Amino acid sequence: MMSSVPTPLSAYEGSCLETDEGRAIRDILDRVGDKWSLLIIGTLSAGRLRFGELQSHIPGISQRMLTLTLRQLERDGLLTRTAHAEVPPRVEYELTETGRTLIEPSTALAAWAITNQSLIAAAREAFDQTAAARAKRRADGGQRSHPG
Amino acid sequence: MMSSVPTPLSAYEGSCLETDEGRAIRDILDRVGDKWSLLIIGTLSAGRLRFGELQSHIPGISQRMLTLTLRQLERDGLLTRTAHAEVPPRVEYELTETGRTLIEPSTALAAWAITNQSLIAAAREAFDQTAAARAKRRADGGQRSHPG
DNA sequence: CAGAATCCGCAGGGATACTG
DNA sequence: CAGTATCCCTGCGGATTCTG
Repeated sequence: MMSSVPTPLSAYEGSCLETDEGRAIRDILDRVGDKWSLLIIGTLSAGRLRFGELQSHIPGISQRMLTLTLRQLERDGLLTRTAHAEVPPRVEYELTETGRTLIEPSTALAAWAITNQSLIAAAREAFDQTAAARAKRRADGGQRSHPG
Repeated sequence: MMSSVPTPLSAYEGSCLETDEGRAIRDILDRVGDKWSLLIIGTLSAGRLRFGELQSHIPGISQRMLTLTLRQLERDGLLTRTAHAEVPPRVEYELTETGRTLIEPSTALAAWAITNQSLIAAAREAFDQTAAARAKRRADGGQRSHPG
């Protein structure tokens, strides 16, 4: 038997998501866990890239969101923006030291995604099957003895 | 052909976010990168927990979002839901094998968040400082040659 | 206690047009 | 080419209420 609640895993230890550290996790996760940040980090892990190159490597992203997310990441000190005074203009983005430290954990997550995609897809199908079956049974037997 | 662009990191290798694998990453990231999933995974990494216990361990979360996210994770096969036929009702949630494999990568990300929170905070302040300065210079010198 | 259902505000983010 | 500005709409998610 265990005393009511077991202890959380190492990274959450002592925080239980309730202290400053807990809020820090939430804060960073909100930043890094948004729709595009990790994709940009992952793409930039290859090295310096231009704005257009980034856009073409991240299919779904719009000009607007690429710009906004890049600004955000630049503000957080995860990448640098270098505008060359040329015409046509050329702007290059590159991960900073801090940004590069994010490559490992984010890659781990990406690897997990690839590894488990089929497992998850299967689980979803199975869940939807039984969920639909349960719904049908409720609809049939729920409204009292004889449905027909 | 496009030898101008360096190759992405291992997990993205061959995918460039453009193939099925790329979409898989996006897909999983959308699921796992939402506001609460990783927090729930992290909390459940300690072991089986009841609905109420989960809620009290994840401060900001509402009943609604806890339920919704739990359903989502259950559907993805990352956790199991066990409803005990008692009164008052008792429902327990526990990570599955697949769910537990997500602990490591997500913990890594959380650890990164804690490690770099001060660095990021500092970067933000610095960025905002120079951004404000730049804006002021534009406002002052923008309409004429001598700022004063 | 665990949750389903409803209402609703608001921010994320797409499409488009314009600029330097 | 690399943005910026604007419009607009979807859906995330909080607060509240009702059920088993």
